[in-house]
Amino acid sequence: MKVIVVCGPTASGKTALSVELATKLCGAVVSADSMQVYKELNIGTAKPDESEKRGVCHYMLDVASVREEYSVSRYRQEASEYLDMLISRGIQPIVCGGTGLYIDALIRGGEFLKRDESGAERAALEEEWEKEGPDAMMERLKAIDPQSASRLHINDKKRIIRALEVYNLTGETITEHDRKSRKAPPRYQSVFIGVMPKDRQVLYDRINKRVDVMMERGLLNEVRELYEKGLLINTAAQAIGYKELFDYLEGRAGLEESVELIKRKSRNYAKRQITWFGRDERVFWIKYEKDEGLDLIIDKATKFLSENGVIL
RNA sequence: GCCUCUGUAGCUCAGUUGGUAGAGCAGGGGACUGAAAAUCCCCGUGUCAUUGGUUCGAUUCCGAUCGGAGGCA
Repeated sequence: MKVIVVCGPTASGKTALSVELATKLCGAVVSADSMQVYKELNIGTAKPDESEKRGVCHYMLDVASVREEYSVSRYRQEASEYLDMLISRGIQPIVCGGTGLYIDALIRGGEFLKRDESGAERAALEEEWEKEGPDAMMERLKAIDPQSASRLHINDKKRIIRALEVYNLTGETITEHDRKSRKAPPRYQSVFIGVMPKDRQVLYDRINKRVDVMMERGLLNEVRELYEKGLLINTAAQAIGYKELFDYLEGRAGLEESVELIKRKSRNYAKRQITWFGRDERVFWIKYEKDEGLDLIIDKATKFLSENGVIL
């Protein structure tokens, strides 16, 4: 059974399309969203509510607390289990989400490296980075893995540290690991459908409008509650719509200003998603007109699916 | 009505002791393999408000006009 993947930038209509397809195919949705995994994050992540789900089973929503560290590795582990379960029962899985890295981790092959659960190695490297500076760290990387050293920019602290971390932990360079990983066959047979408006401005208008709707639905209260409990830490603290309103709650920014910032950050994010999915040759794109209805989009999607071995 | 300040990239503003200009943000493009809604890289020609004058040469100096802000009556 082929897994259907619905991807695209934020606010492009992925949720509506995946629910519609799930209904048609008697399937279930597996979310691939790095922020909707947190049960305390709802309005700001545009997590589908019961009415939007329309009775379709959704997995990988609300699987973690904002208090926890969550990351790709856990996602891959947990989402795989649901995917396997659905496939074994003959239920059509529809992976739906905008986090490209999570989708790739789930679908693409290759072994994941053993995790340094303590995070001690990374912490040590970060400390060394502070003490010795970027150039020294880059020199070290050059000595063990010249390829990734030349590939990475001197300011790309995260990836330089990650490359050193992988080598220190496993004795294998990240270049070597990636090379092997890329050769591995995919873990699931899949078809990719990307959705987004043809006109960039239409997408941006949708994003802006959606942020206004989030505010009307009480995003500020949701954020205030988390703020008062002092909960937003770790990965969840990076969520757009939350960190900006923290600035407002702490008096560093006006409300209107913060809302505008949420819109801007969301637009920037959408553009990065377009770049990510845009280079993915697996994606069949449905780029719709401003006034194009969901019906037409679904028609295009089902036509593509029937032509590509997904039984309808 | 008078006085002062101000008008430069979509926005906020630098700057040119007179030789036609540059940052941040926006915007565009790209990267991304266990932090990813994160992180990182690349991309800046615009009647320097309009119009006269001085000058070899004005966005820069002077005048007028038209916007904008503040002050005095």
